[in-house]
Amino acid sequence: MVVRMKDIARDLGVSVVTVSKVLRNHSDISAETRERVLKRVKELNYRPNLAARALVTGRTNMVGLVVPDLVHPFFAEVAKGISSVLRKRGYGLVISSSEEDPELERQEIDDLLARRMDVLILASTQWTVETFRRIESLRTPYVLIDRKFTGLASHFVGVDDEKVGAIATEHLIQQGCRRIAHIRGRETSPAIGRYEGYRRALTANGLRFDSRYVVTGSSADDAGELSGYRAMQRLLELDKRPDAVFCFNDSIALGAMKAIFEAGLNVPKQVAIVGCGNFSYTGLLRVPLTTIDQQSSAIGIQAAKLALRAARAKKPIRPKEILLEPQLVARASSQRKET
Amino acid sequence: MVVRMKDIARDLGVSVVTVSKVLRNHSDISAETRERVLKRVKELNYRPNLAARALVTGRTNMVGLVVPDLVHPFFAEVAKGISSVLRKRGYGLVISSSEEDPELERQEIDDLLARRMDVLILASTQWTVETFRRIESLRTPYVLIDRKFTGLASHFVGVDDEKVGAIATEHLIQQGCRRIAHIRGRETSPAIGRYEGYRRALTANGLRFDSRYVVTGSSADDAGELSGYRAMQRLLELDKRPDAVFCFNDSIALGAMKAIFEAGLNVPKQVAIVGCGNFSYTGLLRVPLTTIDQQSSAIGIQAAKLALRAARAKKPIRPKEILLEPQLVARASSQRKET
DNA sequence: TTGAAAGCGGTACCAA
DNA sequence: TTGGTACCGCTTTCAA
Repeated sequence: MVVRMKDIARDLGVSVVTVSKVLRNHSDISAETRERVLKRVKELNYRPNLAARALVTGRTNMVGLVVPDLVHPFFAEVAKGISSVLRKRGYGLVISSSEEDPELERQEIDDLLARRMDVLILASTQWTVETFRRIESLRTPYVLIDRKFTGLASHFVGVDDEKVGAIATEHLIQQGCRRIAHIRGRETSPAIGRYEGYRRALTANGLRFDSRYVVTGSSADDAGELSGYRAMQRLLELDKRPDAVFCFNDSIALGAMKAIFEAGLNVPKQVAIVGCGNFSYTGLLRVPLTTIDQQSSAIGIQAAKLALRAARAKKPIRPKEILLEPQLVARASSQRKET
Repeated sequence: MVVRMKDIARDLGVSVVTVSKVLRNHSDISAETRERVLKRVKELNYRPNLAARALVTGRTNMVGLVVPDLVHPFFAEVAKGISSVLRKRGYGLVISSSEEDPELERQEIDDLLARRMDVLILASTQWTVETFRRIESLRTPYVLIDRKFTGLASHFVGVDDEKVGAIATEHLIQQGCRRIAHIRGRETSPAIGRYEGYRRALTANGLRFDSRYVVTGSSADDAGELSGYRAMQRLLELDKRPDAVFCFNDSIALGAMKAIFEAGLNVPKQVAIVGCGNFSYTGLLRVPLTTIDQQSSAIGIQAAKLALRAARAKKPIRPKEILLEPQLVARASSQRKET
């Protein structure tokens, strides 16, 4: 059956306190006693019941993660990054998926709080900050990733979205494109940031911003391809058809590319495309997709480190914002000049 | 601060036992008392401490999942399927990734056992059954997915791999292919099963099995593409070059396709390809990939249901094996006949 | 250096 | 219908 501390204590004729101290490397134990205890622990393959420990220490050594979609490559990579850090530090990871549903997300967060996670990492789909206030009132630290909220002083780890937009757009300008369209995402911070970066880059390079060249797609992954397809169709109907398009993410870019092919146009000669996310398959397409790498794995790693710092601190630590540098991954879909 | 049962009991002048009973829907509580308790619970937004409950009941209401790679679309979808079932039944999901490393996997399993998961779901990379014996000795039920082990009477949920191989091969035969090669995976049960199915289909259709047409690739995802590429190069060098290839998974198929293109050959006219996994992007390739859908989501759902049954049973339930039916997803990479 | 006692926040059992 | 008491397996405190 399951071995408990008291079994070891009884076997050795010492108290449970002694065993407990040995297991946590307390100094006030004689070398000899320590030896004996460790030997027996190994023999019986004893592992302390972490649920019991959690109850008395008030710390579960578990981190809760909520993402909108586990299958989305971005969140999957973030989760993997988090997992790699937690493993090394002896923390467990409880994952739940909100399916992009704010109400479901609230329930998941409630559940994680009831399970007394030491800290939460959230890629949130909330519209308001109410839920975060709830978390704060329970004194549970949390780290937001990917999407941030104005007016909320919280930890945040993400890519610098304005730079994402700027890099993508400037790259297209350098390739000689002049009528650059943008298929943006809905009102989340990444969508807004990338859009701002796009505008900034246009004006900084003496190009006119034209709102007809901006269409809103869906940022959800499955829907992304279809909405990118439709959005691109609309853009291609314009009087002066765009000669390039920067898409909010790679899924949208795939749909857009499909629409361009169907219109009988060439990528990149007639329409150049840049996506965002650097999903693993984007290099294998009919025309490999130029994209902006958003450092998914690094986001996970940084978020996990920050989360553990917050979890271990006696007092709440000052909100920290970590912005990672996006990276251009130039492929065929935007290469108009021989290099 | 955090609300406890005793706070509610004090406020209402009842005992904690009464509160506890109300929360678990015990029948022996007057309607009036129940009302009062529930009202206060709602007011204070009380949620029971599940760590404490776990300690006394011996059940954590958590399921542990170990997969080789979270980013792999197959395992991501399995995880999502599991998650959807657990959420409905009030269970939490602790996920860890073994990175295809058997030793790391053992540690992760140990950790999950120390955290007293009610049941484990494992896509295991172990070579021996030793670890499973350990789990059994602790009386923790577990469900294997994807990879099974001979000589181990355990629960298992996966696709019927022999059928996978047979369906893929028969499809190629129907398309008129006669020299069908196979890039197989390493010695895991899915690799062996698909290989057996491939052989069976060949002989059942009067085709000769030729071991020169079988090459072993790596089943790991990242490595998959490269190893598929190399394996295909070798196959193309054969005297009588194959006119079709069935690949262990879609990653390998991508690499193989690349090698075929580089050799200046046409897919599917000169070499037809079938993969396995139906990864989300396989329909978007230069030549959309025919593949065998291995029911990832259904595997997760079935595994979760079985796991919960096992977790709730008083006594170990008899090992159950659930084999799901693979499905052919025919796309351009194998279409040689007009239909 | 060691251990007795108290208690973490709940649940089970049984008596009132 | 209600609640006192013991206890789940561990840690903390403090006295020996």
